[in-house]
Amino acid sequence: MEELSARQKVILTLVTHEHIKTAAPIGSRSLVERFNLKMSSATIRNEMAALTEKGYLRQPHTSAGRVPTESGYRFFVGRLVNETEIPEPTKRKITHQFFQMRNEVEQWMRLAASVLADQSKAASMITAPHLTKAQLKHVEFISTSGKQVLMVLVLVGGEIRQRLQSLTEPVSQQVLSNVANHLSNLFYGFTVEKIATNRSRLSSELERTLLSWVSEEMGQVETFGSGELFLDGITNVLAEPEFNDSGEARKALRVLEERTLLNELFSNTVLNIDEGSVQVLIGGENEWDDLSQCSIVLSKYGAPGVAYGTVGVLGPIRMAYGQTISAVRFMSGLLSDMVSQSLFEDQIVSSQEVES
Amino acid sequence: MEELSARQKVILTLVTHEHIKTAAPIGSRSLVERFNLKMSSATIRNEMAALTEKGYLRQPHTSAGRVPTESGYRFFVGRLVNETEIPEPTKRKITHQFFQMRNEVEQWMRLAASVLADQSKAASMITAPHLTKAQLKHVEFISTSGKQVLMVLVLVGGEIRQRLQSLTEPVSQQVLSNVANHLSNLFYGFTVEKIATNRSRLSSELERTLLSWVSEEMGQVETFGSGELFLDGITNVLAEPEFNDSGEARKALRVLEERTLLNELFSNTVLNIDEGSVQVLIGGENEWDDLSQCSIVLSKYGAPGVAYGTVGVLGPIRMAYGQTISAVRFMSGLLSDMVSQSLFEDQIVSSQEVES
DNA sequence: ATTTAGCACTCTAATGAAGAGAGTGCTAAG
DNA sequence: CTTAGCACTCTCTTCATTAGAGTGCTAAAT
Repeated sequence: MEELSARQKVILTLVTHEHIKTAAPIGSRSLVERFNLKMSSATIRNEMAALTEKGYLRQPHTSAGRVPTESGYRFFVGRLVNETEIPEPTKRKITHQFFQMRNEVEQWMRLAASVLADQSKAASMITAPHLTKAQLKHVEFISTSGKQVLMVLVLVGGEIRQRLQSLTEPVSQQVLSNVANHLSNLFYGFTVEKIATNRSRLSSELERTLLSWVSEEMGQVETFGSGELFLDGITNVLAEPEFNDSGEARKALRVLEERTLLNELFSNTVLNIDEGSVQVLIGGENEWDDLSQCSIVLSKYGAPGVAYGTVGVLGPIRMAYGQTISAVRFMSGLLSDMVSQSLFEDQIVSSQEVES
Repeated sequence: MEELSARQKVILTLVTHEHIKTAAPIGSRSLVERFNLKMSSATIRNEMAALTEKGYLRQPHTSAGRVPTESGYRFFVGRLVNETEIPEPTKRKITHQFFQMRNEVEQWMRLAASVLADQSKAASMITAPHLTKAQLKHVEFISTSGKQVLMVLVLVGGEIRQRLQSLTEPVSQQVLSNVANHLSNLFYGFTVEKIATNRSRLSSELERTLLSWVSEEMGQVETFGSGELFLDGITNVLAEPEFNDSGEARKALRVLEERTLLNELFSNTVLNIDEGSVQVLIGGENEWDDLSQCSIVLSKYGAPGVAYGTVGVLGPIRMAYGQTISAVRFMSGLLSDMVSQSLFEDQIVSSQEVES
């Protein structure tokens, strides 16, 4: 893209800002009036023509006002620096709510999705935190009846996974508990790979079978983004005028219903960004035609090197980027804190255990 | 409502049928033409006037065709007997799919929601199976670290509940396991009430504390409909012409986002109906204004006296009731089979256990 | 060399009139 | 009872007109 003069930058920003607010094309005259600019509308007109020429603005039809192109939005978002931050009291209130329901990961997710939808006035999408490298903390086998065995896997970081499976022979609870203890002690803190290289330490066939269940389940955990998905605020999107025609709305919402697509999105893009940073996909920048009328704001949260999740917002291209980005950033940070803290608490408890 | 002549019944049925198909008001002339009736349009007009008088039809405006009222739909649905049944091969295919993923309750739910949305062309809502009277089967306490203890509760019927809680003092895994075994043996098959009356059998303070966790968790299970909710086909609803205006669509979908409302719906209505039977709420018959433009088809599934879940469809009043009702009935039956079978398998295993 | 005023021109959205189409209700005849 | 016929009523579409907003260009002003 070509260079822009300082004044052109201002105008582009104002047009984008105003269009986001009004959803209508912005004309030179109305721009001057609404912002009490000291230039005349003719000057604006000339600059707008230049901006249109350079690809930052476009006209829906000859002799209508101007509307930002994707490049225009991209520029706008690039210049956006922490404007429209969520007010401090609100932040504190939200943080407080979260800390009140410590230990209930599912609750966090629902609350986070709800808050985010509310702050951004768009649809929020959050995946539960997910271990990057699953590490075994504890395993338990419970005979629910006969050959059916429930495996409960506790991973470092607090994630709990369970699975019901059948043995070929009935085995008593006593034996199962012994095996569970043995495996828990032997492989405490191990990743799948480490378990694989050390499996020779096992003697009995039963132990090997049960260990293979453990490995299998831990292997599944590694797939990024397969964590549970929490959505909220879908109706916010329907409220936007660009989705008044329900055809467009359907296309966008179908993507939210197809979890596989979202998982793809998350793994494709989120893996590459740092925690704390926020990625913005504007209109056609994402890979699906159905979402060409939408923008996506994404971030990754979690504790470094251990557990990660995704937090994102989906809305119309004409989205309140300022608010949304800071909401996503805030929520990402908050969830990271929650995850870290829950790890930290584990450690505290462990050290107390040693003391006593 | 007043009596209807045989011919009036036919006409009302035809009008409703046709309106569901075309979404437009139906006039006397077009009705005669489309069905090659041997009466003249004037006759139909007279009958229609009578039906309008009696409250089964109404005119959107003077000199437009007729449209069914809620009473009209209700009559139509009442006369509907197993029309538009799902074809046998399709049924078999779906059943097959289900049996391929035995033991993965969450998968069932997703598949069921997906199939139901597809068959009914509307939004499907399904809750996971849920114990009516929670009965303890097995409990396990796992020390995740220090004072934090993970309780895993296995209930009769296969439902598994877990909860993380803290003790005031650290307790070794050995002791926890002993308590778990003791409680499991002592209260096997007991309901919450039965546990409460027999708690005097416990001697130690620790056992009482842990038992109170069990009771508390089992108590929560009793709340009907608190099971996980699975939705699908939301976009189907948006495709209907009555939701072209996204205002109506928003109102309806907001209800789907507010899980609390749905839970209320489920517990209010579903508790009273038999398994296998299907309940139809037409338009304003449900209790929310936001859903006055919608109809709901509901059923309960599960194994008698043990585990229940809800399966339902939400669509416009002008819904394909025939298809939807049979789809809901089929799915309800299928899920009941799945639940029963999973119980049955338990029993088989138990008896084998005894034999061997 | 910019900036601005002025003006002709363009396109949309709103308004209103006119006519077609579908349907009704009523009356009188079959 | 049923039906043919007819006048009447609404809606929906089409078309023309108009008001409003905005543009682009040229020429004057700074």
